Amino acid sequence: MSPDIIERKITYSLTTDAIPDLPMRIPIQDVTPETERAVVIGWINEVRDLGGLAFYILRDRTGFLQVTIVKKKAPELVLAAAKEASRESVVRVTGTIKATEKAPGGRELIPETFEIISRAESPLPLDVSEKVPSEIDTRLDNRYLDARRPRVAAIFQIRSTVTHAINNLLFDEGFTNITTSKIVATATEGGTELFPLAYFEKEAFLNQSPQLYKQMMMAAGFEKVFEIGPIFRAEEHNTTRHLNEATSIDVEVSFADHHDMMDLLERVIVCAYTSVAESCGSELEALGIELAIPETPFPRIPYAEAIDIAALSIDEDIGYGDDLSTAAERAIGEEVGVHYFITDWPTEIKPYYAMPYEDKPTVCKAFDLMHPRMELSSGAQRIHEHDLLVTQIIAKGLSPDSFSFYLQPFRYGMPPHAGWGLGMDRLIMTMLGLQNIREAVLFPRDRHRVTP
RNA sequence: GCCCAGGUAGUGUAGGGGCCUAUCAUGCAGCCCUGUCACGGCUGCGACACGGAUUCGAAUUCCGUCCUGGGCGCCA
Repeated sequence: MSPDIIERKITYSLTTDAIPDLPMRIPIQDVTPETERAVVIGWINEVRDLGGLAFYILRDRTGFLQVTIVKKKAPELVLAAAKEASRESVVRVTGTIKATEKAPGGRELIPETFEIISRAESPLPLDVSEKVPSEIDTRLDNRYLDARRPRVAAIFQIRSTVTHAINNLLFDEGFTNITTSKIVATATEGGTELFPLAYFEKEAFLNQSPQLYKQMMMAAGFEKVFEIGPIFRAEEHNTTRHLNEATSIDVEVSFADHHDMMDLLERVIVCAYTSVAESCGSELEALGIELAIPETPFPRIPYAEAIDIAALSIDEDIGYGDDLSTAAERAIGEEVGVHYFITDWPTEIKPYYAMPYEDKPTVCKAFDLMHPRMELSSGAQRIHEHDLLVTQIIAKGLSPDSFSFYLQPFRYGMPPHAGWGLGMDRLIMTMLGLQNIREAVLFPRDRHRVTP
């Protein structure tokens, strides 16, 4: 390479007239000891300057590469640029690859050009190289830096893989993907608090669940639908497993019952784990996780038995008809030790749309999917008969009037159907053993955080 | 919402009435260093959340405010 070209490479920036000259960039993982020459663009992860010899560790999303500068031999412009380059600056380095046992990955880059594309200010808001840890709050305030860490990036790569795999599975099984509105008028589905919002002259809310819309699509004859999207809950909870904005994987299927839906849920969970085990080897390694794929079928424990299991190991009184406390959930989880279902819930503690057993209406065809650490999903066969649904809404102390848009489809040919909602964030959290659900979400929304 | 813990350089921390002109690490700046991989060595830079009170004296005790983490509750 002529000195003239070296000079241009060092001085030009990424303007349009420079791009035609941009040599082909190589992802770092593709740089092997056999590579002869390489153009690499990445962030400076760290610098080790030994005096006559300096090592610049470059990082891109595919890995790390050591750039070795022998100061007596390196071009002056390389030395000048390298000296100016702060940690976490984006740089482009061109040079020859030398195979050497002494460098990480068995190869190093001897630079001929070294240019700073975007210089990082100093000090950094957090230490990307993780020599010094950062608290979750600092990390979330600076998520773009936090996510440069391979361990953090791995979580979101895995999450993306899970999304892809579940989409594929559901499409393969003949599902139709739907997108429903997150802005709704119904204030009282009962239960959770909703976020109110100003919708012109009307009152509106952020939707807590696509439940009612999924069911309406059963009336529309779509038979098998799914949606992966945000849900919003205005609860003031302050825990490591709750968010005010979560991602829900929702499905609804016509002519299916709760058993069919538990079977589907098992397939989805196994598919998620399998896809990660098969295609996220390096990410799992970065996280130090050996992923065990859950075995099916998952135990299906009737509610009445579940509270007995809980009562064995905790002090508090659990009466039939009580919801499971955190301690009870944990006690059952420890006893069972694997994913499991709690089935046959008391009708009174499940939503109005859960179908009661014909021969025993105090119990309904609802189920929860539990990971030993926490609830992941709940579902049910739904009521498809209009009058029974109205009865149940009234029994829950709700007003059928505010559900008219939802109830009307039940009068014009509603097929029997069942479905569930699965918490994506908790799925990732439990799969990877994360201690805080915020680790599984890029920009979490909790009781206090609305930015970034 | 209730309860507990906490807020000290950019980051993570030590210190809980005078030993504080505040510890250590990392970072940053300078100098030395040709095989580092948490490189090493020397020098320097940089902080007690805010307001009030108690006290001869407050980072330290008390009150209030703001902020944060966690547990529980809540989560059709």
